[in-house]
Order: sequence, then structure tokens, then C-alpha cells
Amino acid sequence: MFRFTALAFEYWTRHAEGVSKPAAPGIRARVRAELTEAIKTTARTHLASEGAPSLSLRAVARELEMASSAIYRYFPSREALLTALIIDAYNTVGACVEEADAGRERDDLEGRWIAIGSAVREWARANPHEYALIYGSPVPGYAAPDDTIVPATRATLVMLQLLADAIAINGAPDDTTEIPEPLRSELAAVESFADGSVPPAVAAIGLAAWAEMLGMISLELFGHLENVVYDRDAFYNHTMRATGARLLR
Amino acid sequence: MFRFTALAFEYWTRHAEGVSKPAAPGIRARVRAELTEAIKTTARTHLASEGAPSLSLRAVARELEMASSAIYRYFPSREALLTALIIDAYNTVGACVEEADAGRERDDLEGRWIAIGSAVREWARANPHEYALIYGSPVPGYAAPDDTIVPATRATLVMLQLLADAIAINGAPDDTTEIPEPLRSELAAVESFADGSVPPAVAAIGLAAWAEMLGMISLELFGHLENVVYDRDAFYNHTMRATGARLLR
DNA sequence: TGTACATCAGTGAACGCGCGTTCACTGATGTAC
DNA sequence: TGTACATCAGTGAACGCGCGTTCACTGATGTAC
Repeated sequence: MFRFTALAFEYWTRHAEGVSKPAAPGIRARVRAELTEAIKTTARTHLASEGAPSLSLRAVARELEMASSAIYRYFPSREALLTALIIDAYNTVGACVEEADAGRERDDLEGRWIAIGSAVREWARANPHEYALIYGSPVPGYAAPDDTIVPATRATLVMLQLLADAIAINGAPDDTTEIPEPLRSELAAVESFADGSVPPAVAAIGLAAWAEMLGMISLELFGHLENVVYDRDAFYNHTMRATGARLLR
Repeated sequence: MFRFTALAFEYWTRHAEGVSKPAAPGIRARVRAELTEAIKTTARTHLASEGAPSLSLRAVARELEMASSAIYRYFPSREALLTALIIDAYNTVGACVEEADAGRERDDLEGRWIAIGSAVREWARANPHEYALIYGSPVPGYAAPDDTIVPATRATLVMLQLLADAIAINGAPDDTTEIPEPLRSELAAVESFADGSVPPAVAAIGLAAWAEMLGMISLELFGHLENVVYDRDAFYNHTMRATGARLLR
């Protein structure tokens, strides 16, 4: 609301005060970009209090003190807004993970793994509804378009690179567990995304570790550790350490 | 719809045909029980096509060809119906797991583990929205009441017993990994639910394995294996086997 | 056994609400000549 | 530099919808005497 009125104010005054010439080619474009951002921010707040399925364009418009129809100048439909939020969420968690990973020495493999895991969990705890949006049950009636594919892989790629680095340092594992054929070549294809070598056996346990991590976060966030584990930090960190040791040898 | 009319028909005819006396003390009660069940069944169908957040009492009533207000004779609110569905879901998956586990020899530890895992996944794939209802993101605005706690533990208890049996057969693991204190005693408390011994270190990896299992199922069901793993059976079974071996020694 | 009364299941209308989306419009901003 | 025109952001009314829940009611079923 404030954001919108502030923007409008700036917009009007800049033009009322006689800055009538070029006015920086694109003040309109800039205001547009900022208002688009404001809509997403407001939507994110509503997401946080109501959850995705009950996110409403009208509510967002109301909070921004604009007509509900005005939203349509920025997003062609509710679904498009949701898609934008999903892409943002993937990008945010992806950026967190990249940053956490970058903060450790390249050869501190376990440190990187723990950093990655903590980054995901911290972000998830701070933004539970955004986490639910991307890793929880899909919003009914919503089908994610292709634009979400690339952002979705961002965090995963960091981990894949970690696996490749681990192999570069420690060598490939010798216990090449038996992996049935179709799966074997699928996982071999994954390798091309990393800078290095990630044999199928490692990709398999890597993906399983990723599942374990998201599984623990989901258990925690969705209330399944209630009355079971109270010291969630300890449980998560303990498991991540154990898995990391196994994963990176 | 058919169910409701069939029940009403039976009800009316039984009384119109002169079975006017005691009429089996409780035909009314029985019809009530069956209609309650019919409402839940219909609601479950809607769940399967729309998802929990958009489950509507009116739609259920419509399908059953009764006034929407009539539902309130059976469930005091939408939330109560949702709770009933959640409890049923926990019980169904719990029963599946119990049955799968019971189908193996007691000392076939890995066989039991695989059976349990397959049971959960099969059920989840057959009833994705019910799975999402209990293991996915919580329905916004819905707070699960205490009645759901016991059914929720049913499946988990089977696994806990498996861990206890594994220790009875193979002995406790010697690598008692370091577990920080508050967590250690919390996990020790879990032991009392099993018939046997489950030291904290084992409880911890058991819970992590459970998280991994649900994590993999969620990844699959919620679309995160799209374009990554096509042979999901193989991936799931491979991982479950590896985890089982580690878990049960 | 018959009767009066309480209970119960189900109805249908209504309340009050919020939603996504469309549409014709206004007035200000940008642009081509 | 000034002017005519196209573009764009935003408005407000409206459409058509579905929802959860309440309420006074009817008529059938069960029960106590």
C-alpha cells in the first residue's frame, strides 16, 4: 500500500514539477518494474499468512490500494503471479545455496555440504510458505510452466558440483553398487551438468541425500516432528553430518 | 449419489413393507453410519480430483443429491470432515504398512523394510491427494486436532518395531555415533514405544531413513523427478535397499 | 397395545461473503512528423 | 519546437460464480407410559 502510493507520488511529482522532457527514458518503465516488484512482495506476504491456495489477486490489490483490475496490467492471471512467485522462490533458495557453498574452501567438502544443507533449512524455516510452494504439495489446478524448470535446478546444481569435486579429490568410489540398467544411463546423463565426473552410483546416493534433506525439512515444517523431536537443529545437523560423511567419503 | 439414494430406498422400503416393529434396534443408526461413510467416500473422490484446499461441502452434497445443509447432520463443519479424512488416510496407510510387514518372516529384516517402503509408496501413488493431505503442505487455516496424533504414528510404529527386532537379532551397533545431549534423551524416550531396544543412534538413523523415504515419494509425486529420473521404481528400490542394508546391518 | 411426545434426518431459502476476470472509460505519458 | 496520435496505467462497475453456515420448517422414527 505504502509502496504503491510512494511510487505514484514520485511519479506524479517528477512530472508535475516540470521534468517534462525526456525524464530519463524509462521512468515509466522503472516505475512499472518497481510496482511489479511491489505486487510480488505483497503477494509473498499474503502467501506467508494464508498459503498459496488462498492467495487472492483482489486481496493483493486491496492492500496496494489499487483497483483489482489494475493487477491485470502486470500479471495476465492469478496463475501467472503464482508462477512468478515460484520462480522467485527457486531463485532465492538457489542463491542462498550458492552463497553458502561459496563461503567455504573448495576442498572443505563436508563443510560445503553442511553449509548447503543449513542454507536450505534456514531459508525454509524463514519462508515456510514459499518452501511449501515449491517443495510441498502442488497448488490444485496449477500446472507449473516450463519457465520454472531452470530456476528449479539452481540449488541442485551446486550439490552436483560438490559431488564432482569430491570425486576429483577423493577418487571415484570402488563399491560401484549394482544399479539396474535404465536407471544407470539416466543417472549417467546427469553427469553432463557438472564440471567433473559423477558416476551413476554417486548420483544415486546424492539424489537420495537430497531427498533425505528435503524430507527432514518437510517433516519439521509440516508438523511431523511434533512430540517426537524437539531439538531439531541437533537432529538435522547430526543426520546431515552422517550423510555427508557417507556421501563424500 | 447412487449410494445415498440406494440407502434411502432401503430405509424407506424396510419401513414401508411393514417391518414396523423393533426393526432391528439401530437400522437408523446403521443407515447413519453408512451415509457418514458415503459422505467420506465422496469427499475422498473430490479430494482426488481437486485437492484438499478446494474440497467443498456443497460439492459433496450435490453429488450425493442432498441439500448442502444436510451434511451438517453428519459433520459439524468442513474442518471436521477434513479431519475425518486425515484420520482415515493415516489409518489406511498404517494398515497397508502393517499388512506388508506381517507378510514377511520376522527375521527377514531387509525384506520387511522393503515391504514397508513399497507399501507406503504404492499407497501414495494410488492416492496422491491423500498422501499430500497428510505428508504434504498443511491445508491453510486448518489445524489438526489431537485425534490425528495416534493414527499418525501407526505406520511409524511398524518401522520402530523393525528396528528393535533388528537389534535383537544382530545386536546393537558398536559405532555409537556421537549424538548431542538433548537429542539423545529425546530419542531414548522413543524406545518405550517398541517391544525391544532401540538406542538413540539407531532411532536417529531410523528417522532419517523415514525422512528419506517420504522425501523420495514427495519428489516423485510432486513432480521433482520430472526430466531427472524416469525409472522411479528402480531409483526408489535401489535407494531403499541401500538404506535398509545400512539400517539393519 | 395404543397414544403422546421427543428426537432425528433432511429441506430449501437465505445471509453475507470473496473470488477471477472482462469491459468501456479516462487522462496522462510517450512518439513521429 | 509544436502538434496529432498512439500507447499505456489505472478506474469502477459488472458478470457470474461458488462457498460455509444458519435457521425455521416438516414429517418420519423411536420411546415412555
